[in-house]
Amino acid sequence: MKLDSEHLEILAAIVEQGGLTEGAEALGKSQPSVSRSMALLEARIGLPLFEPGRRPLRPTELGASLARLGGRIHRANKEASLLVQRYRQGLAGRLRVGGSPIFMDGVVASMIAEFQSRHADVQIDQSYGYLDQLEAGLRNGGLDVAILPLHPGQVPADLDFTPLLSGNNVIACRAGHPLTRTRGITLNHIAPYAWIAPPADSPLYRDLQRALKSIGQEDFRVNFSGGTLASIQSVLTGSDALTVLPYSVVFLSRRTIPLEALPLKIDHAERQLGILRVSDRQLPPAVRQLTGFLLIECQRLQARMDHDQQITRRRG
Amino acid sequence: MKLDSEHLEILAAIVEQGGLTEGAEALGKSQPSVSRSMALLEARIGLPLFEPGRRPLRPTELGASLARLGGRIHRANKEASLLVQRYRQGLAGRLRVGGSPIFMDGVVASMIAEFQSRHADVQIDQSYGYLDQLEAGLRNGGLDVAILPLHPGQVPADLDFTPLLSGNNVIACRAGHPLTRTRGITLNHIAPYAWIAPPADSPLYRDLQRALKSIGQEDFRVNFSGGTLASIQSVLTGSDALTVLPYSVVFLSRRTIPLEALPLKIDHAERQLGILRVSDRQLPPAVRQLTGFLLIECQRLQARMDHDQQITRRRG
DNA sequence: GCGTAATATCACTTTCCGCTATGAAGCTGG
DNA sequence: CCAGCTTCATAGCGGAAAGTGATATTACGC
Repeated sequence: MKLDSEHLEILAAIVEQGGLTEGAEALGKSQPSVSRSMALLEARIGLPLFEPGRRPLRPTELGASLARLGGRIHRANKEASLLVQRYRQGLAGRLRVGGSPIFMDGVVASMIAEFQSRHADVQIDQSYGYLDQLEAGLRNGGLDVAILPLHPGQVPADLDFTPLLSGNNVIACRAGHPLTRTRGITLNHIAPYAWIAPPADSPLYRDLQRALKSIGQEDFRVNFSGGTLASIQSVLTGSDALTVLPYSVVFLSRRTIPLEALPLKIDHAERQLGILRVSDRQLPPAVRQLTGFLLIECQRLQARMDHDQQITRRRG
Repeated sequence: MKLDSEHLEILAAIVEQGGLTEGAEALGKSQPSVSRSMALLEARIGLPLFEPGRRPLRPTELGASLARLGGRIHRANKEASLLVQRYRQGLAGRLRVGGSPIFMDGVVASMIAEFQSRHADVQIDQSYGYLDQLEAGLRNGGLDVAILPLHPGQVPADLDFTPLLSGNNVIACRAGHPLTRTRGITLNHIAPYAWIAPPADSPLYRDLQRALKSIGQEDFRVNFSGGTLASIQSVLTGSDALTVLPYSVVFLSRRTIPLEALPLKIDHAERQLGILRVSDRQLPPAVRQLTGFLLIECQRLQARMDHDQQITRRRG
């Protein structure tokens, strides 16, 4: 025999409110409705839930016990409603973000931290990877969104790409590096310095090759490679080595780490840093919240960078 | 917004069983039924519960969370069903028994102990009182049943009385009391001994007066009064005092306490020890179980007492 | 691609929930 | 002890939704 959970919830309300009429009011229903519900429940279990012939309706022992269980059901149900509400508003849930390591560490991580401070119940699972892995993750449902630099032509048909920031790379070095005091930097100035290389399978590594080729330096010396952004930053600030990084990463790093970008134009693919997601899948609200948040933050960041570059240009 | 608890339970079953069809089977419903229930639930919360376009139906994060709550609801509901079942069989519940002190302590308590060892989940609230209080308790719902000695003519119209034992009283003394070795006891033999009196408002006290009057002893010396059965037993065994007790109480006490009944016929009201209850109120199953149990136990006790008395008579 | 198994949809009946109106039954104060 | 009030039960009715079998659709494995 299966009891109707709704009936038990109504019973709980009646017992708690101390009367059928009050219970009905608390539930937002009419008195006859709850009366009949209780009659049905009593008929099903075949035992009285209330002492017969008593005006301030008093539950029997069984009625009281069932009311307690009804209360438990009610609380669970209410919690479910709340969960849905919070989930709707993007205040709860789990979301899985994948992205290219440097950009995630250098730009996105701090934004995610800010996002999480406002959405405490959102659990974020972050992972690293490049285009192929991220694409696969998106397709098999392992990822909700991916954040990476991408050329508009590279976007697969079934995926959607929302640009966040221009993806131009710069040659970065420690603040106070001899080259920062050099006017009109050329290949000859750069040649003596060793390079820090991003992971060999990363687009950034290819960018590095490309960039150096574009300024005429075909072969170059790598004295550190394979590290994450944190390692690269450490090596960079502790030596006179150079590396290639997205300008946005250098820009944000400067808040805490003494880095600078060399005013040397390098050729780079017309990529943009942005968010990749499956086109037709509707994203959970928490994910939409995050992407919206990142969009705004990146717009502000872009504005600050543009502003900064104007000043630099004027100065330089 | 209020979610349907039933829907959440269905969701839990589907997630647990790993499929809509299996879930439906586990719930004993048809597949289209649960399919539509889930469609309704999804429509109400406006968010997907399952990853779209996946064959081994996989819940979304929200779906999984709601399924957990659905499981909680299901467990509470199942517990309610079980409670009703046990309650039906008299294996659960609370019952309130009131009774006259001596009889409750001397006869009923041990039977209740036996009953409770078989019905562990039945909570028994015992209280003491005489006819007036017990009647009131029965009428205002504070008591389920009362156990007391009653004359058939005393039974109120709206109450029902089920006899358990003959209520004849005897004069009791310690085993080894001088009078137990006396043949053909008369008033003269008894006269020197002091009496232990039951509480002054108890029927037993009136019985004592009546009994002594019946054997010709109008005035008597009381050297202990007001105690419960346990006290009376202590005083009785530690002195040569006499008292009046129901024979059944003496009979059962003898198992552990050296008491004897004097073979002296005393006049006593034609009362019977029995169970009093409200006629038209249907009793909770646990109460019916207890009364049935007491009935059987008392029949056995009565048989043993009758047997014993025959032997005593033959011997005496 | 095709077959298979799982899920969604359809058409229809039954159950039950919601309401208003109204009747019956306790409790209360004179 | 009766009148009046409050509280609960019942009746009748419309609509939402759950139940069913039959059937279309879709994803997955080969």
